[in-house]
Amino acid sequence: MSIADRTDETNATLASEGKEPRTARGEKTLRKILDAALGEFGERGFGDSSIVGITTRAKVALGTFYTYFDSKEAVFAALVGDMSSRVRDHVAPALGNGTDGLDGERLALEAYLAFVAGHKEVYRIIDEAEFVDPAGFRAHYETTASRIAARLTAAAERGEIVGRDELATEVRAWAIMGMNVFLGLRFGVWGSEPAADVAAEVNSLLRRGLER
Amino acid sequence: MSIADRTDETNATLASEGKEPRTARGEKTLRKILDAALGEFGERGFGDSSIVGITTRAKVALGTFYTYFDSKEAVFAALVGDMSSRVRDHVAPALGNGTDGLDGERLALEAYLAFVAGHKEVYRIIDEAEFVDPAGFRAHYETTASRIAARLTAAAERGEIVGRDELATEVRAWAIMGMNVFLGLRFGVWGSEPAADVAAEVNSLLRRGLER
DNA sequence: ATGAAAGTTGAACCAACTTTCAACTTGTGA
DNA sequence: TCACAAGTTGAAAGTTGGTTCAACTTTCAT
Repeated sequence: MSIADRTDETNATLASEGKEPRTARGEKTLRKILDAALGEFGERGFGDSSIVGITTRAKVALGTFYTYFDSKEAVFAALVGDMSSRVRDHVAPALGNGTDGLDGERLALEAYLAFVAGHKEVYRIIDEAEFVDPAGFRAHYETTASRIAARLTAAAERGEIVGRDELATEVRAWAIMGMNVFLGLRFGVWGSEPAADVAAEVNSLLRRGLER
Repeated sequence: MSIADRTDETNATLASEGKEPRTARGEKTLRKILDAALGEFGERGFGDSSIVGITTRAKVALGTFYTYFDSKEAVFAALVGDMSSRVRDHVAPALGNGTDGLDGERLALEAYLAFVAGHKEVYRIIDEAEFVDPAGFRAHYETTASRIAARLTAAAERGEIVGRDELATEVRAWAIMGMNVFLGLRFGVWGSEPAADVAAEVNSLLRRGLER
C-alpha cells in the first residue's frame, strides 16, 4: 500500500501546520515525500535517515522538503499517525468475522501478523516512535488498548467471557496487545511460521488458559 | 543499583575489545563512564545523548571516553548486555518461590514490574536497542523467550499445564513475554497501579483463560 | 628512586546534516 | 493572455557532535 493510494484530504493534513499543499501539484509532491520518508525510515531507522535521503528517493530538491514539513521529526510524527490508522484499518474488518468475540480476536491477530509480514516498515516506525515521537507512540497504544478493553467489556456483557472490574479489564487489554505485538515481531518481522497456527495457539490460551 | 556495585571482572569485559582497563584507576574510570552513560541514555535517549554529555556526567575529559570505547554505539551495546543480565538477575529468584510453575511466573511478573518501576532507564535502553544494537536486542528477547519456553516444557512434564508441540510452546513463550513487557510499560514505566493486582489478573488469564 | 606503561586531557579537526533563501518555473483565474 | 500565487531548486551557511592526538600526569614494578 502506498501513501498515494489514500485520499487527498487525508494526505493534506499530514503536512506541518500552515504548510498544507494548495494545488494538485503540491499534493502530489507531498505524497512523494511521504512515501519516500516511509521507505527511508523503514530501511535505515530515524537516526540513520537524512532529509537528503528522503528528497533523493522522492526525486525532489532538498528545499522542497521544507515546503511541507518543519523538520525531520515532523515527517516522522506524521507517518506515525498514518501508520497507526493503517494498522487499525487493516485489522478492524477481521474482528467482525468471528463466531464470537474471542474468535474475532483470533482473526484479528491473524490479520495483524499478515499485515506486519508485508509491511515491516510500519512495525518499525511505530516501535521507533517510542523515542522519536513519544506522544504519538503513547496515543497509538492507549487507543489500541482502549478498543480491546471495550471489546472485552462487550463480550462480557454478552456472557461470552468472565467480566472483571475496570483495572482487570485494562490489564487484560494490555496483556493481549503485548502478546500480539511481540508475536508480530517474532512471527511477522523475523520469522514466517503460518499466522493461522500462531493465532490458533493464542486463542486456545485465551479461551482455556494453560492449566491441565 | 549502580554499575559500581557489580564485580570488577564483569565491568572489565564491558569495555571495547583491546581497551580493557589494566589498573584499578582505569577500572574506576570505566565504571564512572558506564554509570554516566546509563544516566545519559536513560534520560535523553540515544539520539539526543552525546559523548560530551557522558564524559561531563562522569567528570572525565572527552578523550578518556575513547580509552575504553570505540564509539557511542559501543557503550550502548555494552549497556544493553549488562541491562539484560540485570533484569534476569533480579527476576530469576522469584521464579522458585511459587507454589507451582504458573505461580512462579506470577511472582516473576510482579518482580519485573517492581524492577521496571524503579529502573525506567533499563526498560528504555533495552527497547531502544531495537534500533541501536539490533543484535543485542534480538539476543535479549530470544534468550528470554527460550527460558520461558523451557519452564513451560518443565511444567508440562510435571503435569501442571497442558503440553504442546515445539511451535506452540514458542508461541506461548513469546505471548507471555510480550504480555509482561507491555504490562511493564503500562504499569511500571507509565502508571503505578499495584504490581500484585496486575500479576494476579494475568495469572488468572494464564490459568483459566477468559471464557465463561 | 625511577622509568616505562597506563591513563588523562581538551583543543582542534572534520564529516555529516539541517535549514535558509533568492532566483527560477509552473499553474491558474480573471 | 498575463500577472500573481504556488511550488521548486540547489548552493551555501551554519551547527552539531564524533573522533583524533600529542603533551602531560599518575601508577607501580623493580
